[in-house]
Amino acid sequence: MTSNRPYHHGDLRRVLLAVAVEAIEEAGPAALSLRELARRAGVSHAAPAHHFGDKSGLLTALAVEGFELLAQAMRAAGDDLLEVGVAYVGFAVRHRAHFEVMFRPDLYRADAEEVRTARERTGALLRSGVAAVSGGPDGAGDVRRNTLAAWSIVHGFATLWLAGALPPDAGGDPQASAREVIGRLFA
Amino acid sequence: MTSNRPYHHGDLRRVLLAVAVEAIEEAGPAALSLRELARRAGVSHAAPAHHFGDKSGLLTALAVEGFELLAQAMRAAGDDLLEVGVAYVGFAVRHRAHFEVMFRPDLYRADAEEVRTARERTGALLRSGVAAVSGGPDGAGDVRRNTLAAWSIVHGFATLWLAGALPPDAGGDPQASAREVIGRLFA
DNA sequence: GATCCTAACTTGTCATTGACAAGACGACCC
DNA sequence: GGGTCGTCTTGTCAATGACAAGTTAGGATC
Repeated sequence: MTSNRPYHHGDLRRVLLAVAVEAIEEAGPAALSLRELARRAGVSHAAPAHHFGDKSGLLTALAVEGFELLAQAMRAAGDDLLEVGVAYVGFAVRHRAHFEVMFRPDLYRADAEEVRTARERTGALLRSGVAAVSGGPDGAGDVRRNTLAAWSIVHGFATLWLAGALPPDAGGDPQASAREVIGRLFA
Repeated sequence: MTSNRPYHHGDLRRVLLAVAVEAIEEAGPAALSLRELARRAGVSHAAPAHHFGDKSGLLTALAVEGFELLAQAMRAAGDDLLEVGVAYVGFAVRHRAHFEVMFRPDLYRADAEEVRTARERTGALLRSGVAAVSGGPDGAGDVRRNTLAAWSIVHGFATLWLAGALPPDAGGDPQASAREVIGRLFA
């Protein structure tokens, strides 16, 4: 057990995050165990602590990564607000581990500087998307309310889908269902 | 430490649930410890297991109670769908511990019979509320989509508020903000 | 190319926890 | 007043998170 694996893993931080995503997808963030991650990565039980300090440190890193991935997914969706919303749902479905951690601030250090900037960057993206379509008369107030409405409907759909709370007829293709539902907001 | 407390607590099950709500409100469901609950209730560390089997058993009971309380709150809101939505948000805010557990199926036995019936009862209430206002032409399809949209926006708002993800200007009175946002869906 | 320096990782340990087994207690019934 | 069963306790075990102290090697400096 001692031999051919090099002492310095070289990429352990990244591997641990990847393995954490796997584990969370299998059993949820509550069941996450640092020692289990170490086992999957093939390192000693204390190795994760070196890179992340403690469990919440690891989840903090995951949350930051999540907000960055989400911003990226939203940017890739283009200028159509409807498609940005669909991309939000798509992100939640494809990166459910990240998503579940991001909006569970009791699991990590939500007040950490890196988290706040990552989250703020993503939020600004959403607001500007809403502002682009809210050409109504009373600008600012409308944008605020419309942002809240758009974010709520998209986030709610994603959350309910992940929780398995939706009736089976919405389950097949979440992105298609989401498109219908979000469209309802613009009708 | 041995004396005046009676051996049979008499109401332990209910007390444990109440104490669990307190603990979850303080530190989130992830940090919940059965032994800590026992300490707060003034009983031995194994007493909770007798009533709930294990941790997920306790959370299952909490979830069932939560779905019942939610149904009750929605019924009390009357026939106006907007007010039902506001009541949904109000429930989430006032019973955040229940709410947070209810939609985290990895924490409890979501497939338990009691859970499924309680959840189904609540879902039916929502659907009938939506059906009452969806007087449109193609009945069933519209009701399905409108239910999903209404539930999503309300659930999303509640979830984001609980996660502390909303910008501060939405924080003051969540129910008032929710009313604005939900109104946006009917405009 | 020897030395040092520091980041990366390991071994060892402790308090806490969830789960289980076995036993003590007492309310209720006949 | 003797059983009986649900309620609660004591005792224990493996697993976990956190921390302390030691080990290894990559790379800079001379």
